[in-house]
Amino acid sequence: MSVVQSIRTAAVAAVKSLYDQQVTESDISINITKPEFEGEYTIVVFTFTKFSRQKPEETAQRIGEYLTTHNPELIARFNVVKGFLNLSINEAWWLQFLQQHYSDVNIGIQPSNGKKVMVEYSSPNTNKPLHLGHLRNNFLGFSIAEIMKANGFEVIKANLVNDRGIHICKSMLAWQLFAHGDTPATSGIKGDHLVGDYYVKFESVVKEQAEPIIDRVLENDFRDFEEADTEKLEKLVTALHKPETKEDKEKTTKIMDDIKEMSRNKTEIMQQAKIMLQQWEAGNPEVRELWATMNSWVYEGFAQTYKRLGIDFDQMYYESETYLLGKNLVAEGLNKGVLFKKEDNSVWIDLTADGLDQKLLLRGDGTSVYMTQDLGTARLKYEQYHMDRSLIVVADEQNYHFKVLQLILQKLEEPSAPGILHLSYGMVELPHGRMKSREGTVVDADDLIVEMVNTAEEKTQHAGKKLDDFSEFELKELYDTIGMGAMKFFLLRVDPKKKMVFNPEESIDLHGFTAPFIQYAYARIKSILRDAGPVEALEQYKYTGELLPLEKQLIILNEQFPGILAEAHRELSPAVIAGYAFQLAQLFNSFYAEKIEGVPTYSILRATSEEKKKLRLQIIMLTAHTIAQSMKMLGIRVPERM
RNA sequence: GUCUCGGUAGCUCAGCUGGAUAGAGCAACUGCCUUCUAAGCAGUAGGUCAUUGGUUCGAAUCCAAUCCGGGACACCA
Repeated sequence: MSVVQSIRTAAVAAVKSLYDQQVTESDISINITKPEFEGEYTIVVFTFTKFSRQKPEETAQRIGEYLTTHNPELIARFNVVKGFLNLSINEAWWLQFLQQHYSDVNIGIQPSNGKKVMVEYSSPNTNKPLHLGHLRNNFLGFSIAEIMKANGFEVIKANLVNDRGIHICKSMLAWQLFAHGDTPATSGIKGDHLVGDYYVKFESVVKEQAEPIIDRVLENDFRDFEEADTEKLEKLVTALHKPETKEDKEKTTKIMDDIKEMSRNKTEIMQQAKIMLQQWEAGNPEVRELWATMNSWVYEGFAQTYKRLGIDFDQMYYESETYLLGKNLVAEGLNKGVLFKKEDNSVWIDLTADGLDQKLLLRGDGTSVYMTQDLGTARLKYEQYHMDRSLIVVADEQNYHFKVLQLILQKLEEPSAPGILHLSYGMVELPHGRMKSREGTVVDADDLIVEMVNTAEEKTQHAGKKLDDFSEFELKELYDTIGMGAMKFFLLRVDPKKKMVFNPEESIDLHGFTAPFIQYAYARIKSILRDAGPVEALEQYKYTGELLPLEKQLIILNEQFPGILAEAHRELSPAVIAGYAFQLAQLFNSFYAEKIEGVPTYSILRATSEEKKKLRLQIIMLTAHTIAQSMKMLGIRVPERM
């Protein structure tokens, strides 16, 4: 049991005995004691004065006395400052923890809880390569999966690939029209990038073809449109010509966007893409073959990137195989009377009673929409795995979609409904706003990887490290470990719920609150342990003397790790672990470097006694294991040397 | 318009279900390599926690209003 947990239990008993008051453990407010006071943990007793009918100081005093009397093995001393009861934990308790865990390479890992959870993440489209936004998604998903595993869950990592739809046809069509049979093999371009290039090509052709249409619209010439659109366009154009105030500027932009969008839809190439989509749905062999070929190029590209990222999956889903599945649920929903049909045969659900809108689930022509396929996929996943929880890692711009999804599943009484959880994360933005593919500001994942690893190499060489005996392979691996680590850490150290800013002008830092900082602390420890060689009788060794401040603090911080893992799971936040790992590395570095009058305080191999040497070896071994475990939770490797 | 998320140091971010004098990193400035790895350590400087009210022993944290910013509200995915 953790120290904090033990204090809670003891405090509940104290309150019960002293004041005949039943409080729960969560009513006990425990903080880490501020460094200026003596003690490690502090109970805040203000809330107890309600029933103690004493001043906070007296209340704290009495509880303190009770705890030292009844739990001397846990609490050695206490002091009271106002309503704060500062507790000094018995050193024997810390030493006990150290001896039990210093060699535990699986520190913090919980035994199986018998529960199964699916984590769906990544979810790429097959019309363009992965970008920075995907990276946050991938790292988050992978890390959450690791954290869930460590907390006793059986985890299935799933990837739902968006491999069909109009956007896929766009790149296919552009390739057909402009590529002259180019392939990754003939062009030497990575498959996902090649396909992405033709997607971009498509968009530029649309833009080109839309220009004359837009010009005509602005001249009140609507020949490109049907009767139905004409009226709307007339209104838009009229609104555009109105004398505008400054506040109207935004509106003007929006009107222009509407006009552009309508015009884009009327371009020849867009019409062709729509036809291609229909052909795809109808199973046209030629279109299907082109589709299969181009997707296979993309998958090869993705596979490389995933491998580089250290990301993997247990279960792949493809929308081309799942997009029709929701139709059964819709049919059942109609029978149950949960859904209703409009005159045009389209199927809807009415969520107005829940404060939401009506939502379309099936088009009038019987084809399915995004929501329909997600309903179907939810059922498919559940039928395959019967998991207790199903996490879906998707950016927070889709919060509404997932809220509705879960609500609909509930109303359909799907057994999967209660377990579904949208792990919503904030988008990665650039200093001037979000990335926009049309403005070419998208940060490509493969580019960033190369850049990070190169930066790691440069900085390593520049730092003048002694790496002469590293082989070519070992060097490459080291740069990879550092560069990828820095990148992952950068994206994981921020609370997932919050949006974050990435500045492409400045390369990701390798100093301070970063992975290399933590990796460096680890490498330093490993270096000492190599120099130490085998140490006799460390296994049974239990130190009995006094602990110096940083020795004690390191043990205390290590002891918090299982609690941190639990918190990371509760909050679904790798950032909790990132912050903790940094704090631990920082503390170790202080421990490592502290000198008094030029003499190292905590010298390990040259400690003043054999006892201190063994104690400190145990402490740094414990620290190394905790750091390695923390970084593993983030999908980051730690080097033996750097 | 409705819903939703956010606003903490020059920049990027922590501050858990209210607790002690609001913390890190980067950038800036001082020191520290005859010492187990200086990708490090020690220190200085930098804040009206968007604003205004409220709740109470106590508010960056909870509530309300306002201001500013992001996102969502498609027969797109």
